[in-house]
Amino acid sequence: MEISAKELRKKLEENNIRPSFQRIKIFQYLLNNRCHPTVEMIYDELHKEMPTLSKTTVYNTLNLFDKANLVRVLSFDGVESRYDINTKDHGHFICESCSNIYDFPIDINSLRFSQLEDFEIKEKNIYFKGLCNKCIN
Amino acid sequence: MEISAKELRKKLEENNIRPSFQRIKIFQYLLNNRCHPTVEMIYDELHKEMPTLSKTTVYNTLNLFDKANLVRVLSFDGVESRYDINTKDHGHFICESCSNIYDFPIDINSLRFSQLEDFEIKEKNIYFKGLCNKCIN
DNA sequence: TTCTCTGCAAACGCTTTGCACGGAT
DNA sequence: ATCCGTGCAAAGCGTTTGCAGAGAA
Repeated sequence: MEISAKELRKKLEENNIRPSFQRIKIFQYLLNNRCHPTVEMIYDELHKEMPTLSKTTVYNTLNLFDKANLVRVLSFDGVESRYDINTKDHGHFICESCSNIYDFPIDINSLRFSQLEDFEIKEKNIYFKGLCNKCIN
Repeated sequence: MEISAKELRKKLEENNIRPSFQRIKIFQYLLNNRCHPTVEMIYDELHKEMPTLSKTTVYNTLNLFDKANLVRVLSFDGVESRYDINTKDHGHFICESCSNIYDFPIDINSLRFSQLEDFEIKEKNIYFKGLCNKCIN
């Protein structure tokens, strides 16, 4: 399951991103922690093994990954952004109680909409809000 | 088309919101400007006729309306929030070039999804990104 | 050398908070 | 007299920017 540093390096280079030590580590973190982490979470965790790591670098790297479409940025409600490595079509469910974000499969092509005939749609985002099964009681 | 202050007052009271002068004005602005305005836009416009109005009051009022489900808060990408008085189910299209937000009709029940059987879904949000028909050239 | 990356500190922009005044009940 | 709404100023918080030093090409 663990992806080697060599492979990560290759993946980054395929996206025209120079594989620095920090970038590889952040990429690896995202692949191993598919919980839509915040910058804070990434920084806190990686800071333990890389004491000189700065938040600026985390921000820089994530913005770089975003531009290269390696991650998707999730921003709900104006709270801190969360980063999602899974680029396949899926919906997000945000629990209003525990703030967890759950992925769920969607059939994006089943959605019927209109009035966008002359528009170029690049990205379709779907998110639900409510209470997750743990918080529903 | 214009809604009288009397009716606005009534609508607010129905939602357990005391109809102060500022609240009525902001409510009226939202009803007359269905362009998903920002706090800045609301403040700038109303400030002209109410020089003592403060942004704090605009924020306070919009948060109040949000809690009462009179408006929906739209927050994409961490830029400033936008406020939508239209509470019917519809999608939002955000143009990456001109930043305009377009409403479009959706058939929310046509969307197929799974894995949320035990979840309580309170809100379904759909937004697309891309280029609008004016910016596509 | 030259160009890029990193990381500290400061700035930034939107939003919230603290608090005192004034109006309504 | 008490409660609530308003609005100024300040703080808060996530994020970006400026810049200098380190490192890679």
